[in-house]
Amino acid sequence: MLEDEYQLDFFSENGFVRKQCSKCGSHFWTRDTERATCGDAPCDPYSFIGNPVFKKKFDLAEMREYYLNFFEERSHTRLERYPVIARWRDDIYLTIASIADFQPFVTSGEVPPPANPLTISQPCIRLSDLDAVGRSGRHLTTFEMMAHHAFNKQGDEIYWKDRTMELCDEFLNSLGADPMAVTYKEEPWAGGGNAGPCVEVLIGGLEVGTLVFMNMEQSDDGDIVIKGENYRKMDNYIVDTGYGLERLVWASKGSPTIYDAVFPGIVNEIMDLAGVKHELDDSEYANILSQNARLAGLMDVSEKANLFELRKQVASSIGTTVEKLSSIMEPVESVYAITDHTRCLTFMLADGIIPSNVKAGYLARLVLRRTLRMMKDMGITIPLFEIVKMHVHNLPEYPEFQEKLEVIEDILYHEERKFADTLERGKRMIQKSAKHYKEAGEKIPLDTLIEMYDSHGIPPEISKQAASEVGVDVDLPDNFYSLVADGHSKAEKKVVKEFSYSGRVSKLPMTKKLFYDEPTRMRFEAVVLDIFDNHLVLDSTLFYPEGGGQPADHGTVTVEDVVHNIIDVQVVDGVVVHIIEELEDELHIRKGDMVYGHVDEERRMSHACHHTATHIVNDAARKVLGDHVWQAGAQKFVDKARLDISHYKRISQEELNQIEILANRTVMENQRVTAEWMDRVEAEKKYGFGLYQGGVPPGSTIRVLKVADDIEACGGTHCVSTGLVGPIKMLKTERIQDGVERIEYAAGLAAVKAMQEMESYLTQAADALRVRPEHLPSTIDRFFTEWKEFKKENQRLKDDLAHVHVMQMANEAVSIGDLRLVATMIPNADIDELVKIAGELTTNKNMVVLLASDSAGVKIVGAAGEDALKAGANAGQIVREMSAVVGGGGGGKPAMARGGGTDASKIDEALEAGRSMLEEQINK
RNA sequence: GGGCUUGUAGAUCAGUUGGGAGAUCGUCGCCUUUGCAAGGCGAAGGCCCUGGGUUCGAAUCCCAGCAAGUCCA
Repeated sequence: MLEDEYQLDFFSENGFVRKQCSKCGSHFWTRDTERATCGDAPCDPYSFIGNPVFKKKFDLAEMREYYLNFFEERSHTRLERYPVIARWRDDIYLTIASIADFQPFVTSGEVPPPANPLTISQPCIRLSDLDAVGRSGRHLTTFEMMAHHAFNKQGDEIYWKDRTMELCDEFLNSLGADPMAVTYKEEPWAGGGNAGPCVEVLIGGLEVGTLVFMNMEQSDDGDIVIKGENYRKMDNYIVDTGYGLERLVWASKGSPTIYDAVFPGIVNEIMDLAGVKHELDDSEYANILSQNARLAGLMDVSEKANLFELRKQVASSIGTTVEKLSSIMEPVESVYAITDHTRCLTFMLADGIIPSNVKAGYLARLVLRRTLRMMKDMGITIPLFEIVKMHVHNLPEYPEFQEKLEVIEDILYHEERKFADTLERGKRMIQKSAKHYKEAGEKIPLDTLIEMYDSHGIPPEISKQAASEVGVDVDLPDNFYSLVADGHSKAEKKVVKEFSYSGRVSKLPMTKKLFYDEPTRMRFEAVVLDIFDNHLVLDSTLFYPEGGGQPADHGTVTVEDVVHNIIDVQVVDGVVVHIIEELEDELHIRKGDMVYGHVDEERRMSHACHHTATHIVNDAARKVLGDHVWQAGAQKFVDKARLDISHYKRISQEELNQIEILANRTVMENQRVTAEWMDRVEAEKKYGFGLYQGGVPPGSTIRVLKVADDIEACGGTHCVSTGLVGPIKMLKTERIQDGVERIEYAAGLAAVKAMQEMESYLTQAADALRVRPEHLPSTIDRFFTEWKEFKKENQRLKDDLAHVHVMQMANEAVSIGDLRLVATMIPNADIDELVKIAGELTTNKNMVVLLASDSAGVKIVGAAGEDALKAGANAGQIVREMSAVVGGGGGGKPAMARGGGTDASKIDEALEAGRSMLEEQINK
């Protein structure tokens, strides 16, 4: 398919031959003319275990430094790592590869790379093979992808395939690898909208690197088909390499598993805590692990069936039973997984991911709860944080982790408690329903288990265990999780709002935005470049188009004394489009006309106040709550603004007060607000990714805005100094997701109005109670207490009253057959009173009571004593009949029923109807 | 972004088709025993999350909101 792409001078000049693998049919390049297989699993098993492929053992820090230094010496610029949470992207949550750092703007050519060529060791997180971690011996959730990248453009090439291969080969040779043992396998690559030829670097059966030559992009009219998608060649072409740091370390040590190579100290500590003997010096034990890893390298062990197959093969190769092997392997695998997962959490939390039930936070919680479950199974009782702390101490190359320890501890403490609560709750729920099914002599149905997991987060294993404690059996199918997934309908509709005039607009020059340079000017002149429907494009404008959470300016444009209202302003590819209230037919605007624009100043200033206030509040929140606070969204209005921030618990009133005070202090310091257009790469270097709190702007230059200590990329309009913001009043906080808090506040005049409004609530409330506002809390408390007391008193009085009525009415009863009937109206009695009277009267077993009252229409209560019921009396039916007479409805049980209606004049008629119905009933 | 679940006494929860607000634990009082644990009897403790709607009548049904839990992308 891409065969020609691999015909490189490098191969021919260095004695490589192209061969086809006798097992998988892939093509590969080797120096070894005898070689028949490609060198990749499963065609070649691991041969490096117990037999390191390099001349020296490396640990993580050593190998990382060796690699980066190697490429630095070969004219690459070393880059600092990017966070594991991909803040600069909105299409992925986690950084999954080194190239992800440079997508989309650098790879597309829109933004120049920070250095070229460059080298980096990028921590990456991939959760796709979660089940295999610990079991396969090679899977990790977190790994560092070491890379060298070169970004080439037509006519400006840094280097391409030959040099890349050369560097790779030289690198491996410098480590002392046997050149004859290295193979380069051809493999087309596609991902993230790009594609290109790719070479896998294999040694000892292990893939240690992938060299991608990205030169295509996805395009419907492209003529190259890869994996079913169409691609076309790009103008720019990129060297995208990835070397697995952990795998290189593993290959250098030849230990049984990658875990023993990467973090042996922590593995051992956790083995001790779990009471697992982990003696790699014991050759028999080491052999089991080695065999396991070797064979696991050949299959996907995340499938249960495959795992069993693996156990079978390993067991037979070392001469033991599957059960015996499983009992040895399972605890070890759990410890490996715990060690790996906690390292993953260390990176996630230190880089600012807040566990949540949505987005990246959910992924953190997923890993966290998985880990806690395994720790519980293994009887490891120390707090999760203790293990994370081990990782932090083990990774001195990441000094930034040290600073985050305190917050991480707090987050983990909260999460552990939360999970414990969930499990506790779940256990009660499952046991309750287990008891129910036990009585019915049934098993707990699958639906219940699915609901337990899907709605309440109780893993089926825990449900099963909890149920068995009550003595109820549970059938747990292997494909449980896919059954859960089936329950989720996959109806997903995405409505992409596309600007319908983008074709027409794209032909126009970018609009000069005057509002940046002259934020206080509101009047301007401009020339009409285009007008269609009610859309107006000018050569320059003072109108701010909607963006960055700031709504569009409103105002007017005047042409030859005719005034038109501007009701919306949007920006499309740098062209500002003004939307006019009237339609084109009625407009007297032509291309080339000179127009006078006037921006609604009050609206603009209010937006500016709220925008600047947002930066101030964001900064204050970070100072009060901690560095983990990150903007998750913001919106400004005329009368208020809101800011969403990541935070792992609710913001308390005291914290909110503190934020308010800090924010207003910043206002009073009256600091200048400055904006500066900066080279994107330079700005990132200087200020870090904190710049992108409000979102990632496109383009190679970005507008860096400084408001006091807050520095962000921002395209909004602002007050020129913090003092002009005026007062900032916090209005409320809201939890919009687990881990995301919304703060609402008003600034400037809007804040004054908000305070006046709140004050009016206070005075109104105080007036109503005839007290001074400061006495409101105690007065309300008193009123509420009294109200409760009166309610109870009222209840008691009704009881007494009912009792009095009962004494009288029992005597008034008339005999109907063997029964006695009381049928009467009690003026003004409410339904509760009637019920009480009726209830008490029917303690006489042969009594039937029919009561009516004229309070709020008509209320009717009927009741029958025990013997009356036996005789056939049915209060429910009688009351239904009676209620119909008074124009309403009613019903209840034979012994007690209620009803009512609207027509009080027919009460006597209803009572008579009830009486005759009773007679009918007992005569049957 | 989508789905599901839940808000009732201090705590944990019941509450059948809409028709007398309940249990257990805890609290308080008395009794028994008095070393404690407990046991017996009794009592207090409810804006049934909030606001609308349907109905003669809503803890229960509908809508909206607030709060919480959870799964998935």
